[in-house]
Amino acid sequence: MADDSAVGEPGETDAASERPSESVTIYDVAKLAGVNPSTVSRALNRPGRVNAVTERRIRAAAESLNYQVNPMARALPTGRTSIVGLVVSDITNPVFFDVIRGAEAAATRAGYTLVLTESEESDEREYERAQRMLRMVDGLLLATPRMSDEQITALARQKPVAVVNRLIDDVLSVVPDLQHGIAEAVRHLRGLGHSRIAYVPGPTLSWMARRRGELLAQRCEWAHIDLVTLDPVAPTVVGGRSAAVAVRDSGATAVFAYNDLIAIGLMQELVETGIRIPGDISVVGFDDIFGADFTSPSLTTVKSPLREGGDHAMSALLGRVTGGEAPSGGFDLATNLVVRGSTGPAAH
Amino acid sequence: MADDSAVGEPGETDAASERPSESVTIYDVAKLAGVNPSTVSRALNRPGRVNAVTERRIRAAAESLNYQVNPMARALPTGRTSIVGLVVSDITNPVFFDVIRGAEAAATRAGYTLVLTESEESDEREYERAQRMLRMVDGLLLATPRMSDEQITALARQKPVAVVNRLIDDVLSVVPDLQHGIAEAVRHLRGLGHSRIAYVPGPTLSWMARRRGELLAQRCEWAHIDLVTLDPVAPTVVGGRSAAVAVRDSGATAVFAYNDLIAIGLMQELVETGIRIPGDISVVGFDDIFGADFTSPSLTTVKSPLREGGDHAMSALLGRVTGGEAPSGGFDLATNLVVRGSTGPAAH
DNA sequence: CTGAAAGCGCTAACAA
DNA sequence: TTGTTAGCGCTTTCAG
Repeated sequence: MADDSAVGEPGETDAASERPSESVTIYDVAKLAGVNPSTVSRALNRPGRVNAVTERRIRAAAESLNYQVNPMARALPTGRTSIVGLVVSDITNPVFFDVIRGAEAAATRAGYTLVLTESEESDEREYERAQRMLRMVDGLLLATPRMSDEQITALARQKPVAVVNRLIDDVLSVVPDLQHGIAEAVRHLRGLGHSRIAYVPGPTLSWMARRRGELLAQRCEWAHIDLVTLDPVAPTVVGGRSAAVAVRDSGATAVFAYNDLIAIGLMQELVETGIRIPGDISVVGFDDIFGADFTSPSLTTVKSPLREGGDHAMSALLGRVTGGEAPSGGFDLATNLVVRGSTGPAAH
Repeated sequence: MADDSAVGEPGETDAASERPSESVTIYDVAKLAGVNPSTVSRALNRPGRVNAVTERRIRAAAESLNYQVNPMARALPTGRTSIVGLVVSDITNPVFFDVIRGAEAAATRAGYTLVLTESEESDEREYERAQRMLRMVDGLLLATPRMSDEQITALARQKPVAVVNRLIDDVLSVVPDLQHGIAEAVRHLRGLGHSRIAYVPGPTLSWMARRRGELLAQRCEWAHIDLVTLDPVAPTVVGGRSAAVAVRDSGATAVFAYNDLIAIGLMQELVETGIRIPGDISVVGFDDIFGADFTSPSLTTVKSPLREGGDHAMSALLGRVTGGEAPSGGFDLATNLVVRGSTGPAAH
């Protein structure tokens, strides 16, 4: 009690070393049930292709022995592992939380096990780890990958591959439809009287960053709004803070940030500089990450259904893995504006 | 461009169906290098146990063929898969993200692949999924498990198992040392003049929740502080909101919440009711989750080094898996108080 | 130092 | 319907 120490040391009766249930195999089950191992395999995998009573006998035997298949042994002859891989570029980034959740849910639902790896924002590492993973999975899901299109296509030649948040030719890609959310956001700001808006872009090599910038520019032009694109910053809270002066000096009454992290950093810095939000400047983010409503004022943002994205992408991938049938397109991945406290009438 | 649709349908030249690199095996490498497959295996696994020049030849052959081991085939004879499992009780809870990060990092560092599953807060599902996973992993890490001690011990009898955030006899357990952080927090509040403090507990069946409550009670008694324990709530933002009235009516000038989520919800509700933080009531959380500094005022909290916890637990587990040597205890998992804006001098 | 051969647990023809 | 028989790709004795 006094020493709430960090590591509880197992005692003498170390459980991990006895390991009694030395994995029971179909041979054990077969012997107990008085049949051939192959019959056990059949009975357990293809119910119906075996006599009902022997099947029952086999199941009982398996039950009593607490038999569980060895996935590795099964994978060898079949070539299928029931494992799917998920590669995220930066596990630190909260947008991936939702993707992971969705993907995990879809995988488990389909009886698949999820293996996870991260590339720490390095395209080389990403390719290498994806390639390594490929050996043991039936399919691979890439979330906002940093790799080149060529690398991804190379992977897709070996095993079924799907991608979330990026569009790649000839590869199953699930991307949110940004149009709707952006249109809503621009309309929202125009309705509040904003006619000059700044944009803080994210990393220029990111497909999503470019896409958001383009669509935003298009939409603003369409709405006769003056869009001032500032210098790109890192897609983080500190990146956002670093953009504060540029935003202030831009003469804009509202600002779009590439993502919520930037938006939050921006708000923090702006507020600390004595600028009122939304009184002086309105702020809009992208993603609607966990915590976007913790800020004060809470953040108005273009929400991407990341969880659904991960779920749908995984489902589509597994559909292709198992059935081979083309996934049914047209998922409901529309973005929409979540209006909170960080936007208000244009100053002046 | 007009239709930024959700699913990009691969074209006719469907990459996934050709799959040309029909997995090269050690036989291919052996043939190319003019040696026996077993020699290839030796050369690649135990450098030095083979003639230097043949080894080079073999490596060259493997390289040119782009050979990669088949982890499943290797797992069969060896019984070792180079996969470790991680079970989290609720992937929705942000505290787990740090654990996942740390565990993933440690696993990759050790050349292991991480498989992830979640139990959605159900102890049955948790045990069942852990058991399923057990077949394919070399070790299992349980993060804040919901299972019974008996179930966990049962798992630990089959394969090496480690646990984070819970202490279980005879099982490798990594828990933060709460003493320090709690002592700091209580001292901090007493220094600010608080003599009556409320506590909003989390789920009573959670080991960690009970532990925090106990330690807090102890420490407050020691410091001659009046601790009012309120009714437990769900460990979520809405749970926190629901505790606001009880907190207000408790007559306390400061409140501890079981975790940050509760603390954040509490603050939101309190502020909306016109109570000033920390002017009227100071708030302290536990964990220091992502976003704890987004609130305003930002949250003072007892930080648990979750990421390190995941990392260390995984390292210890893998140490046991590979070396079998007992992990070196005494990790630096001390908690500490992070003072932010939600605490201030006692009112009145 | 290297080759030969057996086998890990399971599946999938092919027979019976 | 069930048993027989080959492997899947790799490791690992055991000889040579």
